[in-house]
Amino acid sequence: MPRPPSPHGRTGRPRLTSRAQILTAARQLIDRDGWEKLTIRRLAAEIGVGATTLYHHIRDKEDLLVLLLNHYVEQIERPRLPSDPRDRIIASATALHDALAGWPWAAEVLTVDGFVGLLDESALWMVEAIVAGADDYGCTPVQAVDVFRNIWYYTVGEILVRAHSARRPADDERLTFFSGFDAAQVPHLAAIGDQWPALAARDTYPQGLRAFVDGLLAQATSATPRGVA
Amino acid sequence: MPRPPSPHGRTGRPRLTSRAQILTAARQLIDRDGWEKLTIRRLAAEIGVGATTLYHHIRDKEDLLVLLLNHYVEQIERPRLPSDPRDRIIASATALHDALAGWPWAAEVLTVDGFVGLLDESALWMVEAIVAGADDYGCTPVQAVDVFRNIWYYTVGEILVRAHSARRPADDERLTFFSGFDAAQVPHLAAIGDQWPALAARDTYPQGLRAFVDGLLAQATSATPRGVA
DNA sequence: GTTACTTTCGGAACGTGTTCGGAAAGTCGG
DNA sequence: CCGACTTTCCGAACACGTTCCGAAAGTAAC
Repeated sequence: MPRPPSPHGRTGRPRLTSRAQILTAARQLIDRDGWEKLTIRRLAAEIGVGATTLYHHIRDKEDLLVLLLNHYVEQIERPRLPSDPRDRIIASATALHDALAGWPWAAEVLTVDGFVGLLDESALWMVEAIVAGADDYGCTPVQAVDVFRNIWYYTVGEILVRAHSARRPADDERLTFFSGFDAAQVPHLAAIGDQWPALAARDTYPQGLRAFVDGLLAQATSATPRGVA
Repeated sequence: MPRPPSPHGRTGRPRLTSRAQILTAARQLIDRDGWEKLTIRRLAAEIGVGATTLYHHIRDKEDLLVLLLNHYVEQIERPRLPSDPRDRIIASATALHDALAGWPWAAEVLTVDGFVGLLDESALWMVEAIVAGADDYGCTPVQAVDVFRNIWYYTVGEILVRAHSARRPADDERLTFFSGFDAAQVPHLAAIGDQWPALAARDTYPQGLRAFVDGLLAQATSATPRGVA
């Protein structure tokens, strides 16, 4: 049976390590040696503590990376949101996308963690920017959340795919799709010919985002507004 | 200086292991024990060979997974493509999406590998299905490839995010965005209230895909057709 | 002081992907 | 037959994330 709560102060061995300390040390380590060097053992050594000690303060490395990413996203300067709801969606999505795409190891975190925790406190402003326009477009808040979610899927996919293509160049045998392949196998692609390299390098996110937002808003507006699907 | 090419047959120690053998053994291992049990050492032991031997036939584990995924995607029964170009895009994208989403470790492969190699031979039919409709919509093949690429980004993101959310349930401290959070912090979300669980479980891919396709095609058609941006 | 309890810490160990260096086993030219 | 060369194989080792279990160090009750 558990002992009654202690009257004053904590019991047990005094802690030498705090979660905040771990996070700041991790940020230092990343800034100094690069995020590839961020390893549990190295981080523990940096703090001057055993490696297994860290596991009493974080669940695992994925947890650590998510905490770091949250801190990073919180520091993004929030974009000045235009008055037009459509532009507001585009502005907020672009801000988040550019921040993540510009941070090399953000893709790694997204790869490892996917979605959990990323937006727990840090990027709610993007959701808010989208949901706030629900009235202006005559759709329900629920539909607006779906709009956000779809845009988030697209953004994550774009960042991950592009980051990986850059990190792992195609070798001789196995060609990356966008860096070159046997176009003759696909009849309609023969016309493109040698434009593949230029195609691969192009940044299609802004255009794709606009198209997606337009399509989503048109759908949300037309399909039984105010009705719950 | 290299020796002149051998007149007949290969020189060197005869190989006991082939890439095809590795792949079939890997498939057996996955089918029998689950994909979590697919490890380099275990796979080598299954073949009856040293672990490091595999590295003379595959680049690394990521390479192995991509080869396996390619084989799997090749086996997908290709959807009957409708005559309408828009429906054709949707049908092909849905077929690929459902196949990947239904295979538990496809998400893992996508997570590890992102994009490289996935479509080198296996899913070109999806690209073809999209590019083939370029004429019908009055856009260039290059624009059609962009359409494909954006849809691919969206599909990958959706699969990865959803797969991860399912695999890593939120703990007490850190709530997944779609499983519940303090809606009071976002004024416009207060109206949603307790609908979050239902929101999280909903499958938004089909709707999002249609919206995206419509938006992309509208954009490709309107903006200076036949002109290279 | 002694005992009970609670919390924090960390060394040892496991399984992982991967690299390195050398051994094994063939063919080829003398 | 014999050395040179080439290709394949593999044991040893490394760094990694993570788990187990016991030691350390404090407070609380007696």
